[in-house]
Amino acid sequence: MGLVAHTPAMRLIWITRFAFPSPSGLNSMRLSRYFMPILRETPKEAEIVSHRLMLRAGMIRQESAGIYAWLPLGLRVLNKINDVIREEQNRAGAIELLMPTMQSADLWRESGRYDAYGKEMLRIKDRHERDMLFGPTNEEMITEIFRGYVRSYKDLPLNLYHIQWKFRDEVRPRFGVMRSREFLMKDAYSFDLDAEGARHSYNKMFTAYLRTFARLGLKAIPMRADTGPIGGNLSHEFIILASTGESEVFCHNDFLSMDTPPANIDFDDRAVMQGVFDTWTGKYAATSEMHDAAAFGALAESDKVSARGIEVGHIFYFGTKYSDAMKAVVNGPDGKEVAVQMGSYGIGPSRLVAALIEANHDDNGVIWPEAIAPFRVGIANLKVGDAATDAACNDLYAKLGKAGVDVLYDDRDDRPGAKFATMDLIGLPHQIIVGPKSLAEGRVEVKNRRTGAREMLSPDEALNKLGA
RNA sequence: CGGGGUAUAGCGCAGUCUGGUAGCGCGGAAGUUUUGGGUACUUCAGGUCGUAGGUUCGAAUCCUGCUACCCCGACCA
Repeated sequence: MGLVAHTPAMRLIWITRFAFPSPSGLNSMRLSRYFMPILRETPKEAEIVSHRLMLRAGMIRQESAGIYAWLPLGLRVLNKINDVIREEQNRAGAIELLMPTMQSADLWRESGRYDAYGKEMLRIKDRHERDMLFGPTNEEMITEIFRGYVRSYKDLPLNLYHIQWKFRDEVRPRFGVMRSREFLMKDAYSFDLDAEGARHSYNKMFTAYLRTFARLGLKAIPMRADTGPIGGNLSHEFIILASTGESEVFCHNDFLSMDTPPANIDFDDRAVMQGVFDTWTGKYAATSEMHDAAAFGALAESDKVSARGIEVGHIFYFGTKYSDAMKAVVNGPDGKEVAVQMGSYGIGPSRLVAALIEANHDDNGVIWPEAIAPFRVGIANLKVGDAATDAACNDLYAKLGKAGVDVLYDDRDDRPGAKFATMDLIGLPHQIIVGPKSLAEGRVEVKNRRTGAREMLSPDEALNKLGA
């Protein structure tokens, strides 16, 4: 592709893009022009509520077992989750890059995991009969990148992450994107000179994870975990409590009321980070694999929480497991080569979409937390074609959009009941209901999806209330 | 990977036992009606019945192989 002259039109595109307040460039939409294939009936294969609602709301479409297309509404949520994750990763000092999905088998032969990983790894041959694979994780590749450039301890600490599709050929994918074969993962990898530094890196990610899940409106509890095929000796899973969770968890009641570390916490202060870690690991919390019935039994009855949970994040400190095998070494201050200390830190954004629905729904549909709603506001025009309601809705739509509020305007020529049902199903936090009767009295109805609270306001008051 | 099941219109299903050339509800299109919680009616469009082969005058239906998908269990972000 050759060079392209910068026309005035192109400049406008850039200005517009940077002018948008949302990092993903999301914006408003008219439902009549959108692609949101909602289903009135529940598809039979969907067993759990999040899967049912994602299919009904037109967020995903299954293409193969455990492989999903993300339709526009679902993609918006996924992108908003990614935005929150990015902000918190960046805040904690991690740096984003992007590695490919396809990897060479040779890399995995170096670490010894090509044979060890088993049938979950999708193995492919290219046209030259070279062994390739679709990455189930990226420890090998990031280590290869690291060793290609970093030679000195002065370049440490370093934490690199990406948000990329993974493939794990699960024996039995199920529950929609909760356990799919292809899934999106944010995976970060830390490199440090020594164990103390690595411990600090671990604590920083630990803190970033607490903040990330809290911002998504989730109460995530860190629990000591098995390290599995990643290896290592220190590992925590972040579990949110949900009745449809796949694993059984046990924890102290205090976790439900602990304060999330603030945004301005000093990530560079080792003592502060260790303090966060100590606070959040000081009480009993374990999944069933790591459960110590005696220790749990020693708690007061009122402190015991026994529930089901969904794993939404998993962090590992594994020392020199990969740096030894793959010779990722730096020169230390003493001039001697040492293998770097590593950790890896994963969050599954695609699973989080489902987990968020599990934690936020009612009989009528999804109830999105503000931070990740596909649109923050929905406008329902109850009588399309009526001059007054059309004008009022157009005005609300334009002004909210201008103020940077993501709006979905239901301008379809449809029954009011259908619009109410649609709005509730897709779960936008705020609904502005514009009907001819109340509009004749200068009022629109503003409904809060979560509380169900309804207010009759003037259009200006409604705009003001919703941040425009 | 063990066990069980399903495959017929975009979705949910009937028809298969007993072979005769495919039907219902929802959804879609056109229209009338209705207008604050999925309105009612009329008309229309849409299916080589998962796939390959076999039996038969004739196969969605009977037989054989294959594939895909789902569910239960053991494993995982």
